[in-house]
Amino acid sequence: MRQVTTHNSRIAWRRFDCSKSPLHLEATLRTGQSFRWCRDANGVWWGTIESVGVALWQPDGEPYGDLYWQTFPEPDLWEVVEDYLQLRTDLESLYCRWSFAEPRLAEVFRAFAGLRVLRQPPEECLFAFLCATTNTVTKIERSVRYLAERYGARICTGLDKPATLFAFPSVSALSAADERDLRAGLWGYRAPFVIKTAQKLLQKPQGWLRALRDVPYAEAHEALLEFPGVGPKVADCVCLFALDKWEAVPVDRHIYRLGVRLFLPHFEGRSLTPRLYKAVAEAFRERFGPMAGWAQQTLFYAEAGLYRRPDKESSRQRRF
DNA sequence: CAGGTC
DNA sequence: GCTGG
Repeated sequence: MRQVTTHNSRIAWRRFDCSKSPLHLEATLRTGQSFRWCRDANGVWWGTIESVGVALWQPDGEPYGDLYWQTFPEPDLWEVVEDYLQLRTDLESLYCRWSFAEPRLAEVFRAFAGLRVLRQPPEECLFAFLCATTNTVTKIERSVRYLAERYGARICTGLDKPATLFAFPSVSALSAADERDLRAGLWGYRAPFVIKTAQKLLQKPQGWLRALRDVPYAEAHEALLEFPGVGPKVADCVCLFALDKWEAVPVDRHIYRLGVRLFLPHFEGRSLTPRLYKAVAEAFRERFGPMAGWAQQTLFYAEAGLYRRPDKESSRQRRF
């Protein structure tokens, strides 16, 4: 654990070696699973995990290189970082299994090695994906950021750079939010979903949502469907990104297109109905096993083309 | 046209 | 069918 100094801020960096199990930080934080991470001019990623502020930095973005990290205001909360990034999950054995099951995709898994599914705070994840329906990643990011800065508590970093970060708002703060205010904050028709879901969540016992981590996938998925604005797709996102349901496969239009093309060609051309949603998700689980959701996340990144800079050309050419 | 839901 | 790139 040596000290490293960046240009315009002094951070007492801690170091973690990713040579044995990779972490592709940019792909992980920019895959459309978490929406509030920002990269500054020095290449440092800033975000929050519950009430903890976090700085992450990967020199040259090398997935098998070193990860530098620190927490704020309380320093050295490694377990918070490790848990969130799921750094104990052995990806190499997964890539081996997936590539054996689906050789056509081996190259893709290798190309984005180190892309991890996060283990997010369940409440932030649920509310973020309430806003993800028929929306763009860029706009979701702005919307969730708006929620945090408007209704969330400040986290003091003690630095001049990001002097403060914002914790995601409490459920009670969201339940009392003004609908017109939310509509203006880019949430549009989703605004009442946020307020009603927050109010419904307040009726539950303390820690109810998080406790879904300890029940089977089907049960957790079913429980989430009772909230307004939550359908099968959003429920799968929360299951996968926050509730440890790694067999959950969110099927959006990108995953649907890829799944039909590769696994269910006889469905080519048909629209995404609940029945075909289930069929594609099952096809993923049959091939990739109990961690099918992780395979899905890499393929989503590739299929949705999130990795290429927002350049106008480079038409959608499929290499797989 | 965008990581769907009511 | 809410909104913006």
